[in-house]
This record gives sequence, structure tokens and C-alpha cells, in this order.
Amino acid sequence: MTSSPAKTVPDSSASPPSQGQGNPGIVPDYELIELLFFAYRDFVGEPDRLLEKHGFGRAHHRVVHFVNRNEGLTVAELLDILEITKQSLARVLKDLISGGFVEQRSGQEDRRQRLLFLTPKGRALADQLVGMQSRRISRAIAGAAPESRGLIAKFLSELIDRERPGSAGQRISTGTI
Amino acid sequence: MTSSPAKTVPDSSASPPSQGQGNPGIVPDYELIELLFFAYRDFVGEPDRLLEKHGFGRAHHRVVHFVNRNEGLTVAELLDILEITKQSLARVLKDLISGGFVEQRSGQEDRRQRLLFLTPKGRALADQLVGMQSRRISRAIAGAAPESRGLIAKFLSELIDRERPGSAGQRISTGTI
DNA sequence: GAAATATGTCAACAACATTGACATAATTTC
DNA sequence: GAAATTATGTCAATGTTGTTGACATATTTC
Repeated sequence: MTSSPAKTVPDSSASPPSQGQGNPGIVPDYELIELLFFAYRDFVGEPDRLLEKHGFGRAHHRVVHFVNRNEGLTVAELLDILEITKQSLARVLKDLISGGFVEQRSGQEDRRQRLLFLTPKGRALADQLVGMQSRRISRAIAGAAPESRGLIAKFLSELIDRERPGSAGQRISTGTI
Repeated sequence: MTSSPAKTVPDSSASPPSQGQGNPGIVPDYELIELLFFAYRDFVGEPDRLLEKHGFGRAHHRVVHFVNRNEGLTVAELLDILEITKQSLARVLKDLISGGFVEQRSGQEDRRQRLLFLTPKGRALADQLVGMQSRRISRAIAGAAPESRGLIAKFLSELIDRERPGSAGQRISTGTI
């Protein structure tokens, strides 16, 4: 592999590949599209390597994260946030419960509900994961103008779907969150 | 499901879940962590729905995208960008070639190489995908201060790993791209 | 008491990733 | 020119995460 490395993200020169034919009036934003791809990959890649040591994957990460952020939430609420099926959640939840990271308690008002909580062990893991992602964000934003953070948050929240009823984006835009 | 929707992203109040115990000095950045999750999900979710009509998935999207962006690249270069295994690539590449979206031609200097090109059909698909993602970005950035775009691009590129040798991040930071 | 709800579980399947081994053709090295 | 290396393809096996659809149980609501 002594071949020249593929050019990819930051090109300002480079022959225009296909000039957005069939997309009248839209300026192809290759740069941000690819930056989102690479940035997200590495952003979740680092947690992945820690999770692997516990035999967990990304799905476990999401569950631990949102239970940490919303202790006592119901299974239905978690499904609503993650937008996955009951079965997909059940699988990873089972791992997390049997591993002693997550606990279930019956709801007091409605005893059909299984409220989800982190154990101290689960909280420690969640904190580690949040820590590494927060550090990465902090590094990435360091030295930038003070208004950057707000602009970035605004941009990301505007990327989220507003139409899909019940979606995270929907809940954000209606202030239900 | 008449239960109250789970709070998740934009909370400034809310009881602090675990206050980053075990992460001395790190301020947990729940907001950006979750915005990245939701934003990326919807950002790739829209393309997903178009790809489904062709019987394709995300892996096909990535291949079409990077072949479009780098016509004539070799299989090895594509593997290098995607950071997946030969087998994973082979599977989707086979679909794309048999479907008439991608073409292979032997290299002129090195005839072992199979250079990858999009057919007009493949280019049309790539353009559609780039179009919808570009529109989403454009909408998200509309009305923001003119310097926003640069700040966002900087932030995202800073999220990318610089250490991993040969990685996209590495290539970016060394200007090899 | 009947209907609706919250959750759990089972079976089957699909997409996408992995590893490791091996085959072929072409190029490079000595 | 023979040997080693390289670029690619392919096979078999496996794991994670997602899906659908059906069904069971406990609890709440009407």
C-alpha cells in the first residue's frame, strides 16, 4: 500500500465529482457531510473500546447513558428515546441487569411499570463514558470563540427531525423535554 | 403511553444525575453528547429511507459516497477510508456492481488494482444522497452568523482522532488529503 | 368483568461488522 | 528468472444490533 492516500475531507481544489446534477440549486456540502461521518465515528469509537472490556457494545452504551440521565424512567420512555424495538432493548437490558449495572423497581403508582435505575457500578461506567466524550468535546472546542458552543448546539439541534411525532426532535422543539 | 415524556436533551435544571464522580475536573457535557447522537441519527436516517428503496443500507451509502468523491480510487484506498474489513466491503461492493451503480476497471500502471468508478446511475444516487444531506445542513445553518460554518467545521474536525496512524484524522491533520 | 396498557419473551430473520484461511494475478526484488 | 510481496477476491464461521409478529402476564381503567 504505497499508493497515494485518498483525498477526502478538506478539499477546496479537486475536480468537482458530479456537481450535484439532478439537485437543482443545492450546493453539495461534502465537507460537513464527511466531517460528520468521521467525527461521529471517532466520537463513539473511543467509548466502544471501553465497553468492549465489559463485553458490551454501543447499544449498551445508549441504555446506560439514558438511564443515567433519567433515573427512574420507564421501559416505554426509554424505547421512545432510543427508537428501537422492545426486543432490541430487552437483549441489552438483560445483559446490563444480570451484570449488575442496571436495576429495575416496580412503579409505585402504576405497578405494571418497571422503573430503571443505575447501580453504583452502572453509574461508574456511565461516568467514565460521559467523561471520555466530554473530554473529547472540550478538547475540540478549546480555544474557539466563546459563542462557538452555542452555535454548535444550535446547528446540531437544527439537524434533528422536527416532523416525526414523538421523536426526540419533536420533544425538543415543543419544549416537552 | 400517557406517561410524561422523558426529559432528555435541553435541560438546564433537572437534578444532576451523577455529577461526574470519578471524573475529577471534567464537566460532563450531556447536552452536546446527546445532540450529537440525535443529530447523527436523523442525519443518516433520511438517506436510509431512500437507500431502502434500492435494497441498500448504510454501508452501501458510504461506498457510493466515497467512490463519488474519489473516482478511480483503489479498493485498498476505500478500505483505508472506511476502516472496515475486506469482507465487509466486498459484500456491499458486489451489490453495487451487480446493480449497475459501480464499475471496476483495472489500473493502467498497476493492473492488479481495481479502480472504482460510479456509473451514471450510481452518480445519480450519490447526488440524491448528497442533496438531501446538504439540504439538511443548509437548513440547520440558515440564519446563523456567517462565521458559524467555519466554527462548526473546525469543531467537527477536532473531534476526529489524530493519533491513529493512517486514519482519516491523521491524513487530515498532516495535510495528506 | 372487559378492555386497554406495560412489560416480558420466543422464534426467525436481516444488515453489517469481525477473523482467519486460502487463491490468483501482477509487480517487485534479488 | 525465481522468489517474495502486493492487490484483490472469496469462503466459512461468528457476533452485535436491528427488525417483525405472536403470545403471556400482571395491572389498571372503564
